[in-house]
Amino acid sequence: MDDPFADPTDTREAILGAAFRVLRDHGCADLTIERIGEAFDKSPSLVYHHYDGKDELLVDLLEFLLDGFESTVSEESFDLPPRARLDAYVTAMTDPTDADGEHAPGGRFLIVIVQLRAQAAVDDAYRDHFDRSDRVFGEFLERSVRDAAADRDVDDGHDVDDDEAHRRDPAAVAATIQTLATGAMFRWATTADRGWVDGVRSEIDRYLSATLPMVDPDA
Amino acid sequence: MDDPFADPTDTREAILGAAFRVLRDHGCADLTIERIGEAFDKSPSLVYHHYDGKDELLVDLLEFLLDGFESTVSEESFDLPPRARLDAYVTAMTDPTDADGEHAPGGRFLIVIVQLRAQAAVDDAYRDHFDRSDRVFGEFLERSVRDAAADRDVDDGHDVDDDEAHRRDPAAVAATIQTLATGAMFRWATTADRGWVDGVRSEIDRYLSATLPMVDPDA
DNA sequence: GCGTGTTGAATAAATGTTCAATCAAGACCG
DNA sequence: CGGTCTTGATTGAACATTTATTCAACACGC
Repeated sequence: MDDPFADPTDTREAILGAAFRVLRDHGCADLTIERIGEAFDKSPSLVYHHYDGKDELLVDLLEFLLDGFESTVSEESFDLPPRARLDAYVTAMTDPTDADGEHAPGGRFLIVIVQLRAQAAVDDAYRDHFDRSDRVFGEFLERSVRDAAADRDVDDGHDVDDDEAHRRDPAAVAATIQTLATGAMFRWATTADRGWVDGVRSEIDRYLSATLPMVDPDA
Repeated sequence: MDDPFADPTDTREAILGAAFRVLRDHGCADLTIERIGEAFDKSPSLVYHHYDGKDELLVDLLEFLLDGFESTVSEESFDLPPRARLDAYVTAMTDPTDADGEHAPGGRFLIVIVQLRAQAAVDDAYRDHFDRSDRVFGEFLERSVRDAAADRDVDDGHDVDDDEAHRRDPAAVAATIQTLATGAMFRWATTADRGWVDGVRSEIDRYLSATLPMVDPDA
């Protein structure tokens, strides 16, 4: 979904959609109430009928987007095998254009997330949301890593390497994937070069294949 | 380097330093000429004596910071062995606090980079700079990966695994490290949680140790 | 005095915000 | 059914504040 607000149910949602498009096309510096008005062809004053001010609006937009993103990734991935869940997460963050058509987060969607997340560097209200969001995805990924490791156990029919020195912490592996994906999103949104995408994706693939068998699901 | 503008040599640099601090403490939304004036205790009008306007100022700041960052990383790393160069790069982007001991939170420097880089998502002038910057670091990392692989060759006294299927593309490995480090920087600047840092660092370490021997330096 | 750095005041435009008035649709009542 | 009342959406004008920008004047070392 290049635009998660294609058919707003609500005026409130229409306003959020307008703010989204302005942020996507012009960035936070040019985000004005007037431009939001233009963007959905209504008067700027209407915004104040639904929101107390710009701040409240933006925080609401942030909540809306993160909630949507969280439920998209976790629900859509619910019936996938764990290793495929990891791949799906990486795909969603790495090359959002060719994700499965309809409801996948379009690339420009990530631009808005990046804009808002950059604000989190200097604004506590924003940072809280991304702290929560990162925690949610981190737990999702850690669970997937454990499950994938457990699957591998069963497949191979033997236990993981019991050599203490080779054991991998599932939380560390999950955090690595999450950091990699966050970096991919950031690079994707902020540079024109796409030459690195394929290489990184295949390295992630090899990393997971090499690492998951060494993860202790019960660590 | 909490503040790369500790002792400005000329007024122009003092202005850049002021812009830097405003960006670091308030973000791009509140970046006004007046606030820049406050930040170095001079009149806002003075800015116009040195710059044509806000845009030119910010682009100049961006150039200054990226040039400085590039020369810092590459010069400081010049006499290190290649594997240590990789580690130094990762450290600089991952946990800037303990970079060179002296000053506590050097990390806030990265906040400014993140602010400016987020702008690159919607502004071509900014994007060009980060494209170049990513290219510079990418080449630096790729060279280091090749050199590290070559070192390993000599150490072990035998050639890399000749099995085509196991060969790793040095460019892909470098891009992975770069993406990981960029993600670490972004997460570091935009969330309060630091729980992931140690795990990611040790995973990077293991990844490099496992992967570098499989890189073909002449690929 | 002259050029460079610096300032404060002045201006025009942009922006956030308020508000009284209009409009459409539905609820309530005769 | 016809009229009115209510409610919420919507608007345009008005206002105060902020912001970018200009400019004439001032300071001060050479």
